[in-house]
Amino acid sequence: MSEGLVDNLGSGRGPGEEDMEINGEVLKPTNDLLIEKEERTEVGDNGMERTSQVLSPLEALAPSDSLDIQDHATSVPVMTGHGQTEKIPGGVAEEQPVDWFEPLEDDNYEDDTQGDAEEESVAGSERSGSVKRVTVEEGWEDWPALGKGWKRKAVVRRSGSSVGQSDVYYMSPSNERVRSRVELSKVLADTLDMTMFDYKAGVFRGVGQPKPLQSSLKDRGDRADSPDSNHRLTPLSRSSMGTPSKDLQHTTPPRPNSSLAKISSPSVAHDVEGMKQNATKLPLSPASSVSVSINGMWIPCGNCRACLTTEDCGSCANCKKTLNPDTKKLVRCRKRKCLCPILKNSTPQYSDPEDFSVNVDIEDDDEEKRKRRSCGICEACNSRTDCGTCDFCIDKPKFGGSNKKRQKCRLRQCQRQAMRHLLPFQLGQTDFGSQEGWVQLGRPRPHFTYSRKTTPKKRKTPHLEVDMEFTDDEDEPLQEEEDYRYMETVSTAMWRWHNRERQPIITFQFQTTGRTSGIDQEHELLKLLKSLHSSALPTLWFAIMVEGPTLQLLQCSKLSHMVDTTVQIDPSFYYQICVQGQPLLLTHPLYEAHPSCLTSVPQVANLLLDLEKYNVCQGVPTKEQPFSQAPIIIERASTCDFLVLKETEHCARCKALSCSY
DNA sequence: GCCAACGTTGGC
DNA sequence: GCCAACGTTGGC
Repeated sequence: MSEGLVDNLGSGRGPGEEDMEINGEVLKPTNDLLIEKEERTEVGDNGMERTSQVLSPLEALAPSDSLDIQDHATSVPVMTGHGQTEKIPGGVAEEQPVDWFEPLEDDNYEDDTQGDAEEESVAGSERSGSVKRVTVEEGWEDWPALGKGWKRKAVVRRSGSSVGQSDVYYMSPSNERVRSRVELSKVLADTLDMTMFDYKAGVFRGVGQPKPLQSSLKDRGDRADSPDSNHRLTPLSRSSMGTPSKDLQHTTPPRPNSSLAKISSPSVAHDVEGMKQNATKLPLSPASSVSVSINGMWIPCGNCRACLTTEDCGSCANCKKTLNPDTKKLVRCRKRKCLCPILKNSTPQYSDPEDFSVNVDIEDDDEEKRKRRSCGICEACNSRTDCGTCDFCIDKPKFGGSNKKRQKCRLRQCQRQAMRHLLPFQLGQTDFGSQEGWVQLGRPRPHFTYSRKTTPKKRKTPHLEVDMEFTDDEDEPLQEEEDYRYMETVSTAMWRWHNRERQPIITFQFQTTGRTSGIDQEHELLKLLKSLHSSALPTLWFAIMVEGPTLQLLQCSKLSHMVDTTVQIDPSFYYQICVQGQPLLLTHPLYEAHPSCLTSVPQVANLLLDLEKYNVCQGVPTKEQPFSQAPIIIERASTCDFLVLKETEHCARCKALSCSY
């Protein structure tokens, strides 16, 4: 704070003080001209201690759309309309006229801590000069600066390493959420020139329009926030205000009763960080607890018996939870949980309303958290390239998506740690094949999957399925769950295979459950693989070794009808034909026409040649409802042959099913 | 129980 | 400042 200003503070503008005239412009004593600022505590003439806020010159230039007084503390403008400081009487609050304190009508002044506790939502804690109209829900404010129907919300991060940081979101009239300037520019590209738009403050940095003082003052503040703000300050104003400080650069306009404004201040941000760091030093003192009172949180009152208890009981569930090394989350002893906590405007999304202790999740080991998400070892974790084709990629803005799913590319989901429904369909899509010739069982599957009517239980035993349906809808998770289960099995087998020196016995679990094979069988299987590689197989059929171990034959040509068909030979040389991931029924003529074991290249080649004579049964569409917009559902008979000779489209069973419609 | 939606936070 | 994406929530 400049010396000059400090000097000015003493002069004290008293009640009824005349309007200021600065460079011919009259400053009305309205809160529009007031700027929340540094707090001061002084002893008044009556001996009463009073808290006030004074404005620093630099801060007067700080971006502020509101330029409102905070609480009922007093602030005074000190800038002239041309950036010059002025000796201003009345720098200290002292029973100002009511019109200086317009917001006092809904006076919620308390001490600083209590004030925080009852402040309005952080969301929407900034505003333009227009009348604020906070929507009832979710803290969205109407934001006419962007046009009719636009809304804006500012949210302060409640936890994590970036606690206290604020994020600003906008919502278009069509409820399209915008998270960044880039997104906003895209949305408004055709309607507004966003080059001068201050995203964070939500205002256009317009120039050249004649404005009343308070507008020009406001604009000066706005400009101070812009990247080139410094050179816009007149030398006089800069010299009279001292060296520009970071205050000049803060991007969040203060506003009345704004916890955001408080959190944005270095001291309070420090408090928030300190709270996180010191959370283990429970109990929080009343002062410390309120210093981090962020909107929408349960906070301890600081005064009740529980709050005043300083030692953990050591025996309650929470104490035990804290002691449990597997439970990293720090929670307060139940006997020290506030008996009368203060609920702020809204409950934070992730807070536990039962847990008044900290309200900021304390993961004392972020590394642990990361490990839960990714092993960091698998190919998927180390992949940096999005496939651009999976549903999660397609959702991404960079691929033209609407950013609704916001998930990592499926091929980059950790093989071990990711949530099941996020896992890639198959191991091989993560390029496991690049290592030691290993690839996945099967191949990337077509997009249609089984409908919800097919329960996981049924799918476990596909041969026994009844009423199995086949659709082209997007029901991936069920299929993925099956894939996951299967993957767990093959992953284990794969590990054993890689460690076969120590784990000579491999149990192969698949359709031929129960059969075991020793190292000799595996060796024989590898010999067959080598033979197949050195032989001419039917066009574009290729043999690979996959987890199990299993020798898998697949058709590499997408033009072939057998593109979704594989032959899997286990170490005992029994084989299984799979179509789109589903095992062919053992009653299929193909099995009858070939030996039960494929032990030689000719046997394999013959089977593949035979396979090329087949098509995949197309299934039958369910009966369409007239004028229905619903997608057409393709069904298959429960005993569908899957593979039908090329001259036919449907197997007999599916054809019979179609006749029933 | 599943999953779309999205609030939120980490990282660059 | 912006994007990526984790993990919760609420609708179904």
